[in-house]
Amino acid sequence: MGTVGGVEMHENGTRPPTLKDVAALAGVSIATVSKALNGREHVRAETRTKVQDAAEKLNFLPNVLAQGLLSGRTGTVGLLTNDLVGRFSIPVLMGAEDAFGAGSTSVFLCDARGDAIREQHHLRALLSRRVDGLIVVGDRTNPRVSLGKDLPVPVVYAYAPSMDESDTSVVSDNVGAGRQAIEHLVSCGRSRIAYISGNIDYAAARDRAQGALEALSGHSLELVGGEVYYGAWSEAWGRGAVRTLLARNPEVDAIACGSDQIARGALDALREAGRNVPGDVSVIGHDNWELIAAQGRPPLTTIDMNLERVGRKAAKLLFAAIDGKTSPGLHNIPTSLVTRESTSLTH
Amino acid sequence: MGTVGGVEMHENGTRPPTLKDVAALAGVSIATVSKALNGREHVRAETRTKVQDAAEKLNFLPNVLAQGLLSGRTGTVGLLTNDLVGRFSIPVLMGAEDAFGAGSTSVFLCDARGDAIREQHHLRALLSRRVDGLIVVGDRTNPRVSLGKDLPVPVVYAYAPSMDESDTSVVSDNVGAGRQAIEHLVSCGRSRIAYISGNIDYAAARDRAQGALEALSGHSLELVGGEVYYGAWSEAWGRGAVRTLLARNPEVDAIACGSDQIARGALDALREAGRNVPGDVSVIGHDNWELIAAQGRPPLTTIDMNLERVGRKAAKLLFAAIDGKTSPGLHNIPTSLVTRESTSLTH
DNA sequence: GTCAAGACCTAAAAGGTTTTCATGTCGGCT
DNA sequence: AGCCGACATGAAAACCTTTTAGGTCTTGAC
Repeated sequence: MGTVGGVEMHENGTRPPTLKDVAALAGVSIATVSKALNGREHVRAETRTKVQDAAEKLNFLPNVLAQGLLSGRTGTVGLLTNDLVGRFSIPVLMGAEDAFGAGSTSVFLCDARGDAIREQHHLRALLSRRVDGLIVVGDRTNPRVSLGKDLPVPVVYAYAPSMDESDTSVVSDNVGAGRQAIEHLVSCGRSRIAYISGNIDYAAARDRAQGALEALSGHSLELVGGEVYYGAWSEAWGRGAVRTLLARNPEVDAIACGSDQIARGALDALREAGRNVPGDVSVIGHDNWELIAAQGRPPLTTIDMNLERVGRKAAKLLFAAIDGKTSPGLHNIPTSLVTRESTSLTH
Repeated sequence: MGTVGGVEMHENGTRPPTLKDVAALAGVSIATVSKALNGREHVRAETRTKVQDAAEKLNFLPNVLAQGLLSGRTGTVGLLTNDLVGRFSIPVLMGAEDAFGAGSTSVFLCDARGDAIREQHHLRALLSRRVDGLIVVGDRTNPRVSLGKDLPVPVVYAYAPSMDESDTSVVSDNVGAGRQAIEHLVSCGRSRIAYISGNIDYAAARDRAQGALEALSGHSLELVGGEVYYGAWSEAWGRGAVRTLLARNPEVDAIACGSDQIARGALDALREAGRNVPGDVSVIGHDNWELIAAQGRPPLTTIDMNLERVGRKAAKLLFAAIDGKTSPGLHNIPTSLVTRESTSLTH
């Protein structure tokens, strides 16, 4: 480190050590170093030790680029997301990183921000870097347009499935989640159940509601209010919808909500209307957004989408595909009930 | 794609096209193809077109690994985070991706999850991949242990500064943020101001409180309640603290909170105590956590930490360092006031 | 018809690693 | 003593791109 005009220079002359440097220090050939460090046979134990010492002293790390050039595998995967700030792509990303992290795969992260042009740009960059495969994470559960069939590497779609059913997609089972919510409310002894959901443009809203309706009819029950209340993914909508609901259908004894945020609003409106939760009314949400659900008054029972599992599954499927074994189609990850105080067994 | 036992095989025999393939198709030498595609001179226009057509037809993309092997630059940067699910590393990461995205740099994402072993593991992996530089993102603003001086590439610490002051760090100006909050409350005509913060183990809590105290003494004011109320980063703590505060110091006319979550709890407790916000009491938070702040009742005035700017700045500093110009020390990013309804000019 | 000067193109080397094959050494056996 | 085989080591090719130096061909002028 030299200092130039108050600005420190980063040492640039020093290139990282190579096999050649290690070979020179150990007094053997390059080939021997390679074999010694990679645990190959036909190296005398004494020589191996000598080489390892030299490598250690030089802080040698093999150049994975050169390895990849030779082997055709880079040990690298592209993660193309569309909503990095969003709540949903992050856990998927975590799960994927998790599954890869164990091995020797590194992840390139790219955020297209919903812009098709940017997505193409990133796609080209990733292919130039010779990634072994791609995971595409959507920002909604709505099916998204496929990247196409003519890519030189396998692709797995996570959270948002591909519209092309012959692609490999991994998603949370939203229909099952809706069923699960209703089953839980019923098992708590509730029968006069209303459903408040979010923006109807979201497949997640429709799928969850569909599952709920299936479960209700399985118990020969009908929805209080006659239909699903679609609105927005906000607390304000949850509060407003509950006020309307209480005015029209005061007999309601349970409310299933399309998201934890909506449920949170519902909890507030119920409390302010003098209804006790879970005594008078049970409330259940969706997503298990820890921060919303756990801070509710009372804490909110909800359905966890197991997004990290989605990510892990996507990573595993991608690995398999890289090894030549693809499993096209839609892979559903089951959801989990997380019980907190907003529902309780009243039997 | 062939089908084997119900499992589709990914075409593996096909290696991506190389310069050689393009050269063969265009009927020229490899060198000519390289020059033609890279806009170098000494290529006839006609030849260039011929080559470009061939490259297009083969879907040729240059192998960046081979380029990097030659140039010593990989156009690759490592992003080592410690809290992927956390609220704070993501915007930093976004800003960095933003700054890089324009150029031709790709980002390797690694999450160490606060585990030093895992961090070392990822560090080795990144260095093996010959990244040109590293950004280290913390999960708290508390200073973190340095990666050390003997790395072959420059490092920039973001959000959490390095303990070693000769490292390059970029952080939000938390002290300034605390000042800014108080200045705003004062400019709203408030003078009986209380401060409720989070866990005192967090540097962010202490720094913000310090700034607040500085600003107060600048106006010859004292804190209502006599001291900063430290507690937890939760709504519940915000509610509890406000109840205590109202009991002991009913004259309070403004509450500054260490986070939006605490402020959210404060809002609820104030409303339930019959105090009007912002009529009787002004409330201000920290972080501009959109989802908490905007959904407050009323929506919450808060201080934005400009984390994306932190990320962008970190990326720019890293670029400069890669080019040999490092700027050691702590770089403070100013924060921004975001006014919503929970404070209002009462003059 | 010859020569010089350009213009265009190609051969070859470099970058770091792995792998194959050839070379070299040594002990043991006949 | 002479040979064989086992074993350790080294030289070189391959992966893909860029760059340098040199080679070929055209063109215009004499």
